[in-house]
Amino acid sequence: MIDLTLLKEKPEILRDAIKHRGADIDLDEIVELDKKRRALITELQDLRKERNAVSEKVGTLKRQGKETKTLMEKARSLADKIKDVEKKQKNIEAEFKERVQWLPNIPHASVPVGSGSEANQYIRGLREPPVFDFDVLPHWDICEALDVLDLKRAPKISGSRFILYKGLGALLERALINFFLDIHTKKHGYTEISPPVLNPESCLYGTGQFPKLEADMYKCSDDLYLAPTAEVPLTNIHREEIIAHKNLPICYTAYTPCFRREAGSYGKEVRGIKRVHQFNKVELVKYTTPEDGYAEFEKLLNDAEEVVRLLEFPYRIMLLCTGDMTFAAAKTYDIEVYAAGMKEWLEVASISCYEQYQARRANIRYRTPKGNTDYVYTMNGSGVATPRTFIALVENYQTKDGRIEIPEVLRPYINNTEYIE
RNA sequence: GGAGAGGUGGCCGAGUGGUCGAAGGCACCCGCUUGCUAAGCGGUUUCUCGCCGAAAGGCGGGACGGGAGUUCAAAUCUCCCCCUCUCCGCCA
Repeated sequence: MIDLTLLKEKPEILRDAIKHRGADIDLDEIVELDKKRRALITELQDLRKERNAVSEKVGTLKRQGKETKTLMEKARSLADKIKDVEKKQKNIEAEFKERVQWLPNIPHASVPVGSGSEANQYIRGLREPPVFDFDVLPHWDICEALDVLDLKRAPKISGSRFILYKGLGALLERALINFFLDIHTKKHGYTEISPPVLNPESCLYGTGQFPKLEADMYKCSDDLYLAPTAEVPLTNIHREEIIAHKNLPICYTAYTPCFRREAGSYGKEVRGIKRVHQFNKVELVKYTTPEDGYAEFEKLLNDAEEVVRLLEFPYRIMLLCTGDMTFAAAKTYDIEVYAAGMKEWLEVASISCYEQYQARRANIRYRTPKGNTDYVYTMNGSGVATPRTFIALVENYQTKDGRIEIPEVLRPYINNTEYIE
């Protein structure tokens, strides 16, 4: 949710944001609705004030045993009028809310303006993919040969685009997850959470998946949705709260499965496990003050980057342009790892700062040192997701003779295995 | 899933349909006082929305789990929903 006073005071800021993101939104209509709604609120308040005065008088007179009939009639007609205006106001308010929830966040000043990935900005890391001195294979070939993925039987259980890790493959995935969690909890100081991943619409609205991405969610009975990312439960932990200043920043990490329909993404990228409906991810979420927001955001990026660095993956960090960010984000970095076999850069982590956008939607505030309340900054990043780190590991650590070497840092998590062969 | 009890301010806890944003206590902060492993006295302290204002602030509306209703008037009465606790049932 954007700051609604902007509609009244600085609509041009919103107009630019909408344009730069390529959103199709008629801001003038929303500004008009806002005016109408404010006028109705003012009218309502005046009416209520009058009604209260009359009611109070009725009370006084009744206690004195005096006649109140005329006044009560007046009060009743006021009450009727109030109900009338209330109804109008509620309708306008609902329409306003519906429209305003589609307004995207305002991009941070450092974000390049552009419409597609070609406008994204290289920040650091490898500029050119690494070169191998033998013919590298894509992960599906290696993993089937080594019997660590069963790509044929997974669809039998759940349909296409589901993963079945097997044997050392399953253990390798578990090793990655444990490795990530250990780094973030022990080295970076995050508190580990194991949250429920069935969440109601209100949570998804809070983090900004709703209403725009509704079609990408798996909906269960009881109006619960399978979380597409642990960002949803983690960010909603402090919903409707006022957090003490001394408790900030709050840093959470969680390993959870993630569920995404991603309808319509079939076609080109079906091979292997790059794009699937269910995957595992270690997520990082922070709540901070606005002052510390961007410093904490850079630290968050470093925390995510640390795991791909420790795994010695070929990677680069990109700053997404205005048109490439999700609509709730003010600034987003992607960490991309090169997959030697697929010969492409894979997005293994997306690190986003939402500023106060999610906090307004989920009503997450903190007490300022002066004693006021203000919205916190929320931000999150993958830390990181497994199918793609699994791909990166397999494809970059494959050997000429068809084995997979296990990186040093991971060996303690996988019975000190040196090679999958 | 069945039966019962309950949800009030940062916490505990009162509250007869009108003078209750809410007694009392705790906590907190600010004064004062005494001096001593601390106490006493006084005062302050909810959130939100609208309007005016450059701001400081001012004026007003609303909020006692959430929503609907009855009434001139609802924390207080009625209905629906959610959550918590106790007992029973079921169960990895």
